[in-house]
Amino acid sequence: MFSLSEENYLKAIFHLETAYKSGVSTNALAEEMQTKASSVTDMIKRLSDKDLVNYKRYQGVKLSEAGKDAAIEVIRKHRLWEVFLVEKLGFNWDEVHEVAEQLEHIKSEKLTNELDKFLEYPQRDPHGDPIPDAKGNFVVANRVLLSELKKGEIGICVGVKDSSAEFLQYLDKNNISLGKEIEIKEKEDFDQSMLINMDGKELRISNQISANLYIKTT
Amino acid sequence: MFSLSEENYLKAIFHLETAYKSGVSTNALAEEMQTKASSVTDMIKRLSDKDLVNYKRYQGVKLSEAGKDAAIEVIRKHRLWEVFLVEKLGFNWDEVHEVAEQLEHIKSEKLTNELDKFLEYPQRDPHGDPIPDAKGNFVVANRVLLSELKKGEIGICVGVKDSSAEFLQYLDKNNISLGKEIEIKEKEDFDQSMLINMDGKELRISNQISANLYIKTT
DNA sequence: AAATTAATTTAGTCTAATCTAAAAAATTGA
DNA sequence: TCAATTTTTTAGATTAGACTAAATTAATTT
Repeated sequence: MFSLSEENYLKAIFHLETAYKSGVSTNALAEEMQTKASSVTDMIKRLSDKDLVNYKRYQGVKLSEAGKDAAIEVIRKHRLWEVFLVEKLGFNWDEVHEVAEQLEHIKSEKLTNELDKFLEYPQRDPHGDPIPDAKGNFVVANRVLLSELKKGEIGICVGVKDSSAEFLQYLDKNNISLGKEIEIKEKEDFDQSMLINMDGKELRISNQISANLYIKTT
Repeated sequence: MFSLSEENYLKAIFHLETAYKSGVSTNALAEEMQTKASSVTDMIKRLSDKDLVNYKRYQGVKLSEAGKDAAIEVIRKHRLWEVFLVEKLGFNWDEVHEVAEQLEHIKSEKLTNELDKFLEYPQRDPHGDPIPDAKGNFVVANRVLLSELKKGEIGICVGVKDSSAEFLQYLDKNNISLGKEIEIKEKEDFDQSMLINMDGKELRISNQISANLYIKTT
């Protein structure tokens, strides 16, 4: 069994590995964990002793198979609890993160699997991220950032990259939610801002917004 | 906010206070917490510094008002989660304790209150213990131990004193559950064992059993 | 290739929570 | 009452996880 802190490091490494394929640097991990590089070095040693990561001094870390399994299990729990909070308890999608950060560490295989069943085996969490199944398998997202699309293209909003309360509240305020169809009417060369059409209405959004919205092109 | 360990001590003191009205001794607390008396002394000092308990050397501890509020909040969460596990996820009453011990420490007032609403404000947990409401109020149990009853008396099973898996499994095996009517047909002077009638069938139970079953006399 | 800068690790300290062993206070009983 | 016993507290050590400051290694520039 792993400590709360170990689980959080494993999760962070898992998330960073998609961006840093060749290994996650100490500094990147310190930034992600909101801590100091020296603390990261300490923890990496602990994780390495437990064979959860592969580590050579000055080389960055990668998850071992055991480490990846553990990280995916935590992520599975996090996302299932988010679904529970929204679907069953009426939380808004901007309120679930902190609570799910706590619930993801509850240790009970039966609880996780019964919760999964109770929620009818959801495929995605409220932010559009895929939920691993009991074996750790999950669908790989077939999606692009809205900022990648060109004028004239059309797609459906399927997820958010930034799931901070601030960003989600901006989306709520502008009636942008998962499932909405978006058409790019114009795209500004200078600052990448876009004029989009959604629900028959036009809306201008900055690159900071479009670079955090995942789209599935139709 | 309190640490996991502090919350567990507060809960233990709360439970022991019903038995030790004049103050909970260091040894009793050490026994309940499965730890050493010296560890208890350390923690009592910490809790005392935070004004959660009243403590004088060699005198035992009592919860302050703040300490009592904190303990009741933890107990409220524990019991609500037990109801959730049984009612919504199909756990048996002998499987919920360890998981609820973890869930009771999740910090989110909104979560607790929405869970309470989702469960339709249950009054009692699966073991028959009362659930405090959001203000910390709960019904005081109007019940006696089955072992207190005399030959010829009749009552309804409303709770268990021991909620260990072993005891609950014994009850399951003998079809004893909350709500069942029990009549005392005979009571042995020598060992306090009883012959009871339940569901029209007779069953002989030892004092160890009857001293852990709460009954409401009709 | 040497010098500078940036990234990473080491060394040593700190805190919460625990432990063992020993000391001190309180209680009991002859 | 005072010696023996029990209970409680103190003293000192340990562990996980974090920190600061200093040292070391790697990377980048000139």
